[in-house]
Amino acid sequence: MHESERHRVILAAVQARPVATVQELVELTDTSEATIRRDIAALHVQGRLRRVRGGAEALTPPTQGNLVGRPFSVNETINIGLKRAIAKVAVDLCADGDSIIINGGTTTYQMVFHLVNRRCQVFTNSFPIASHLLGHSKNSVIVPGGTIYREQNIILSPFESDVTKHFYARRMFMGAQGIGPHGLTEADPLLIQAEQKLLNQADELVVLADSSKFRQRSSLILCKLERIHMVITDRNIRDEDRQMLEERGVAIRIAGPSDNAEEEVSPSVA
Amino acid sequence: MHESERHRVILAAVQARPVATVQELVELTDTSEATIRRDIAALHVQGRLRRVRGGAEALTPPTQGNLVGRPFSVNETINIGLKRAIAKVAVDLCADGDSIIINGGTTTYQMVFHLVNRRCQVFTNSFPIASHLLGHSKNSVIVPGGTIYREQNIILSPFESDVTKHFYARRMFMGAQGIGPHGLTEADPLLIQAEQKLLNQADELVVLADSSKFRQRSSLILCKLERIHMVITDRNIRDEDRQMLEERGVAIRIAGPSDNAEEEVSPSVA
DNA sequence: AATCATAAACGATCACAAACGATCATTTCT
DNA sequence: AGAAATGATCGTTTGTGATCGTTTATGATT
Repeated sequence: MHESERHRVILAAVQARPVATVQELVELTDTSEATIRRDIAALHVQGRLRRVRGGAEALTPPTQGNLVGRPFSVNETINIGLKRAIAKVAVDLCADGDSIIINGGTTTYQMVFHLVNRRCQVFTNSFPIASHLLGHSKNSVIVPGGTIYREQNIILSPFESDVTKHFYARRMFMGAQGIGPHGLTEADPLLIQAEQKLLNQADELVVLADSSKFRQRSSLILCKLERIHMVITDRNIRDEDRQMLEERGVAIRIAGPSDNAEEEVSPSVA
Repeated sequence: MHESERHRVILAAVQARPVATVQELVELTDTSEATIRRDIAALHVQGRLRRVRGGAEALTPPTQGNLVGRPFSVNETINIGLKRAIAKVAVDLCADGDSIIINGGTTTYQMVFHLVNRRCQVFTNSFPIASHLLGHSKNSVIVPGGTIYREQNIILSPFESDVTKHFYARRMFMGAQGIGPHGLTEADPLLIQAEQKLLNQADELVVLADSSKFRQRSSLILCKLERIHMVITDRNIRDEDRQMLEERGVAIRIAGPSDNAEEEVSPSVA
C-alpha cells in the first residue's frame, strides 16, 4: 500500500474513532510499525491529526463531535479489538464489485475501516456506516428510507421500501444481540421488523458475534440458525456452542485478535 | 495508444481509485514506466491530478473530501452570507412541531444552522443536512431511500419510495438552478425526477433563490411559477422579476444580508 | 503511598528494495 | 531525413522494515 493511500486510511480511522492505535493501523494497512509511526509523525506536522502515545487521534475533540463519525454512545470500548478482528474476517469475504448488505451495529460498524480500499455496493441501514463510507471510500452507498433513530443511529421505516425490495445482495452481514439453539435473538421488536425485511434480500447470511453473545439471549427470535451461513466469532467460543452451529450446517470462522488472524474450523460455504 | 488517449485513461483511473500506481497504469495502457511517469508529470503541471510517490491521485482525495461538516465542493463561498440570510427567513416560517421538507442544495443547507433549536419533523434528501440535524439538533429526521450521490450529496432513487409517499408536509423548501417566466429550472434530469416526487408531498412550496438565479435558466423545467407559494430572495431582485412573480400570485420576501433581516413586500400566504 | 518490575511504545540506525530522473538508443510519424 | 515520442539502462534518491537501546506507562509489592 502506498503512502497517500495509507494516509487516507489513517485519517479515516482517527476520524471515526477517538483514538487509533499503531497496532490497529498496522493491521489495517498491512505495513510495519515504523512506517505507521512515520506516517503519523508526518500527518502530525501537517496538522491533519494529533499524535498521542500509542497512536493518533483526531484534532476535533469529542465536544464538537458531530454524531456522525463518532457513532454509538459509550460502552463498547473493551471488546473493540475483538470486534475489529471479527470485522476484518467479514470484509475479507468480500471482493471488489460485490453487493453486500451491512446491518447496523457496533460490530458491523468496524467493517468500515477494512472497507476503505474496496469498491463494493453497500446497502446499509446504519447512518454512521453510510457516512463513513461516503467520506472515506469509493464504495457506492445505498440506504433505505425512513426515520433516523438517534439511539441506534439506524434508519427505520414501518413501510415497505421499494429501494430495499430492489436491492439484492450476495451476502448480508449482521451482528446480534444473542445467539442460541432457537436462533438469532434481538431485543427490540422494531429492529426485528427491519432486519427481517433485509434478510429476504440476500443469499448468504453472515453473523458477526463474539463468543459472549452465545450466553446472551433475548426473548425475540429474529431467525432460525438454519438461515445462517456463517458465524464469525472469537476463540473463546465454547465447544457446545460450536457443535450446536455445526449440527445446523453453519460454518464457523474464528477471528484471532492478532496472532493468527484467521482459522478455518468447519467446512466453508464457498 | 496515443498520448491524449493515455491521459484519458490515467485521469479516469485516478478518479475511480483513491490512487493509481505507475505499475497499474503501465498494464492499463500497455506502455513503459518512463512514459507513464512523463504523462503523470505533464498532467501534474497541468493541475489535472496530483503526483505522489508510486503513482498519482485525484486532486480531491476522499480523505479531505466533502462529506459531513464540509459539504459541497468549493465554490459557493462568496454568497454565503446572503444564503444564510435567506435561509434564516425560511426557518422563521417554521414553528416547533411543523413537518417540513428540505430539498438538498447549497442554499437550503444553510437552514440547518437556524434549525438547531427547533424541534421539527424534517424530511430531506440531503445527506449533509440529515447528518447535521442529527448531530446538532433535536429535530426528527427522515430520509428517503436510495443511492447517495457523492457529487451532490443527495439521496436518489429511481423507485417510488413508500416512505416518501407517506410523508406529507405543510411546507417544502428548495433552492433552484434558475427561475424565470416558465417556472423553476434545474440542470440535471435526475434531480428533476426526485424533486417532482417531493413536490407532491407538500402544500406550500417555498423557493430560496438569491437574485442571481433570475438570470440563470436551465433547459429543464421543474414546475410552473403558479406552484410556488413564496420566493425568498435578496434586495437585488429586479423590478421586472418581482412583478413577474407577483402577477402569478407568488409571495416575495426579501432577506437582508445583515441590517434588517427581513422585509415584507407582498401579501403573505400565512 | 512509594518503589520496583515488566511490558509496551518510542526513536535511531542500518540494510534493502522500490521508485525516480537523466541519458541515450530506438521507433514512429511527417 | 528530421523531429517527436517512446523504451531501456543506470546511477541516485527515497521509502520501508528490522533491530537495537532508551523512555514511558502500568500494576504489583512492600
